[in-house]
Amino acid sequence: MPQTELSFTEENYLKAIYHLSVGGTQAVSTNAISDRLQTKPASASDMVKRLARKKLLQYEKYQGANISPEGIKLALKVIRKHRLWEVFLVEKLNFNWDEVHEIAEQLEHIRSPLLIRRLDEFLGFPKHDPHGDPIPDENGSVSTRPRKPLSDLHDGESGDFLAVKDTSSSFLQYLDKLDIQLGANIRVMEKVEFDDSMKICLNDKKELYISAQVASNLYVSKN
Amino acid sequence: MPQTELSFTEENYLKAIYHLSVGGTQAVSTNAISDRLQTKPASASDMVKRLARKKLLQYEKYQGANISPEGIKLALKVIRKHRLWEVFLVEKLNFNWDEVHEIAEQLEHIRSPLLIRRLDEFLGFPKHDPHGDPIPDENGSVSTRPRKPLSDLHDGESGDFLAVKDTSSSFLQYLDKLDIQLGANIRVMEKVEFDDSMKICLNDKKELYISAQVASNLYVSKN
DNA sequence: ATCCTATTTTAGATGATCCTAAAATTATTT
DNA sequence: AAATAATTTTAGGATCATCTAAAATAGGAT
Ligand SMILES: [Mn+2]
Ligand SMILES: [Mn+2]
Ligand SMILES: [Mn+2]
Ligand SMILES: [Mn+2]
Repeated sequence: MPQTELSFTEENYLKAIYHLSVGGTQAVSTNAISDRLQTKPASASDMVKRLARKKLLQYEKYQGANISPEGIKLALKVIRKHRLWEVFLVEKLNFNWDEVHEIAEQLEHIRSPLLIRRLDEFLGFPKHDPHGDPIPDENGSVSTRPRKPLSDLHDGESGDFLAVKDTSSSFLQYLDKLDIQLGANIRVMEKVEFDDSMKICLNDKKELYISAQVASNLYVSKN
Repeated sequence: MPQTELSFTEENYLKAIYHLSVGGTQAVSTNAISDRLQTKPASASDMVKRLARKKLLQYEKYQGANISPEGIKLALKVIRKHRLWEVFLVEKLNFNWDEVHEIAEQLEHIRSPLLIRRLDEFLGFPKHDPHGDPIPDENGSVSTRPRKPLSDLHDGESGDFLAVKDTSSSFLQYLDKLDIQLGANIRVMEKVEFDDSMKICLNDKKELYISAQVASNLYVSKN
């Protein structure tokens, strides 16, 4: 029996815990959770207990939380909705990629399986959101494209710009200013030993310099 | 200074009170409110006090609530969103008119003025929702089309079907079955004295019988 | 092994929203 | 006008989500 529906807050915590889990191998600390959600550790502690009671994660005092398969399933449902709505906002309502996150944070909690199916169809079953992140399918499968930070490339190597790591408005707007768009081919012309900044070439046309920090926040395809 | 944003619950109460206000001349009772929202009178009593504190309505103990101009403005904002989303669901996502209300009840609370402006534009600035109800503009003006219940028409008179009064799924589905669609021209062929049922003609083509109850829930234009 | 510090949990409070049961008020009938 | 019925409010309590401050624990440094 699936328990009663999660509240918006529970969904937000679960999603945060999911995001903190992927990649990392150890349990997620309550501090990390409260940090991410802009709440206090005490609140995260309470919530983790609640989610554990609902079997969405394992939790032992002082040992952090481990999201369960059931928890992952629910988190991916919310993430699927978030990303589909982001596509809608950009593709259909002409929002810029730096404007959609806040609104999607709200829309991701709308409950209607049929709505999401129809939205998916309306959008042409997109595989990635405006930031290049994969959209989980109805069953919670996430397609992973092999990728690595641009900063890992060496002189002469190139890759396609697949996704951003940092999705902050300021970073996305800076990329706009530099005319660096998702899908562009990026070739490393020169990597500066001293500070890891690089000269890159976009689509074999436009050359520009970017800092190591920028480079580390751009994911490119592994060719 | 506009006070801090309303909660979903406050918005729902305010909208209910607005709907109960229009047409009626006297104050809205807490019983009527709790009835409409499927809560208890005690809860409505609490909420009415809260909304009065926020100047969204006048309220005197035992005397019911009167929504204020400020309250009306906020209620209409929510109603505008509700109806725009209903249009979106029907026009873009191919929902039937009987399926959209529940989902719009959720979507109406999404906060983003820009989103609503863009949605309005995307939909081509619709003037009415799928049930024929007018969509308030950004300033809260509601265009009213002169209309009356079909049951008020006499033999030989006709009008265009502008809106439904009852928006329940069962009524809307029944109209679908009878092939009675918004915009259709309806002519009264014969009104039965005995039970006020009538024989009508749709678009000068199809004749059928409808009960007085059905007729009283169809609004037609006053020619 | 002990101490110190950083992390984490608990205790206790608050506000929002809801409820049930009892009290107060208003409306209707005799 | 008094009695009765219906409506409405209050009292008191539950749950959720949050906080602050204090207590407990863990992990690293001496
Ligand atoms: Mn986002
Ligand atoms: Mn995204
Ligand atoms: Mn509706
Ligand atoms: Mn409607």
